[in-house]
Amino acid sequence: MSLDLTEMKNGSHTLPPFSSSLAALGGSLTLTSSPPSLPLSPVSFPPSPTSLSPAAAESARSSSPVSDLAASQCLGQGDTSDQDDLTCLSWLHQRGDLLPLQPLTKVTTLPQRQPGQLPPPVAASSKPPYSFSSLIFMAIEDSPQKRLPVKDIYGWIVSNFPYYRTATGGWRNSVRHNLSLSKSFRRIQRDKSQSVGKGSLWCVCPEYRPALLEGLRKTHSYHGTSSCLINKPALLDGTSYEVPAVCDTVEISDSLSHALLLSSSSPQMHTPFSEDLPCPLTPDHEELVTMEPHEYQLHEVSEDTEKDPLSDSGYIELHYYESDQCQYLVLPSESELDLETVEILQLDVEAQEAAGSLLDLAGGVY
DNA sequence: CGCCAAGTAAACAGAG
DNA sequence: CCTCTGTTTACTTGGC
Repeated sequence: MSLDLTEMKNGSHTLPPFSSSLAALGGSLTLTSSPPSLPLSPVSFPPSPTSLSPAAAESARSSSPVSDLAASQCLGQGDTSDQDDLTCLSWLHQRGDLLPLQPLTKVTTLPQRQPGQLPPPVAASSKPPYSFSSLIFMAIEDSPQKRLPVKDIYGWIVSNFPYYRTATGGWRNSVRHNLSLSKSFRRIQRDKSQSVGKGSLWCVCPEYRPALLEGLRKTHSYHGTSSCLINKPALLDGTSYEVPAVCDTVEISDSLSHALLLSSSSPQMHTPFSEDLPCPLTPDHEELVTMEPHEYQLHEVSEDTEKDPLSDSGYIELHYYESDQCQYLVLPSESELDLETVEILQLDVEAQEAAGSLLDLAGGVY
């Protein structure tokens, strides 16, 4: 069975398939074979390689979708000397293509676009939902030494949140203001012997780290749940979208018959399997759509999309597809997941990722 | 309506 | 002297 993804701007565009398995047993969710590097965010388009920090860009170039390093670091395997902290955020490096977690662009009225006009840049230029405290926290946690000068905090934010690339300089004032005012951050004198540049280093106060993590998680959850999956007003107006003629093909396994359209950056974009949908799809919204197997040409399943072996043992297999246009989360047909469950699955994964995948171990944070 | 957190702007001083 | 850094104050906004 194949899945045609539409409106790829060029035929060589590839949609890297990712697979994530979630253990949905006993009411709790635990990441299993999938490292936190898996881009399961419903709200982010990966920044372009040029927008990544050098470390993140290198990571994006070199790391496979399943990074053993990231998995071992954040899932408590292998060397844990530097990763045994409950708030391991080192995956930020490994998953440089995931952060920043941009907010969903919530569009209730669709912008008009002239034929041939490129879709406007969305998400990337929208303001991140994170507070400055969260941004600073992420920046510091993403540093090897867990301490950064303010200049590098600026740099991290700019590298990971394109919004701030073009924003006026006031946000830097806000960052400094936040560093000074917030009890969550502590100033450390640089080692004079090897001091380069001015200013101090800033680190996270350990006692405030749980609060920062919680703030991060709340922000993430809020912006996930706020995007209703169904019954959006925009869906009720009968709007439908043409099927673009230019398609790329994504091959998926026969067991997958549902796809969650996580987001779309193009106003004209819609899922390629929308023709027989009970309701029209709306770009920039999350939708659960049903794929009709008979609608699609059969293709040999590629190696990349092989079914996760764990899926035969009670795990829920999720496949993730993304392009610069849209993101899909493809669900197994036998999973009997409803929209709410899907959303919970996503949020749970995201929350765990945002908290270093280890909140479960922190003692009933959930 | 008040409180609080967060964001923004601005002024100022000190260091490099 | 300039820029950057750090602190402080004041004001606005939005959520609860």
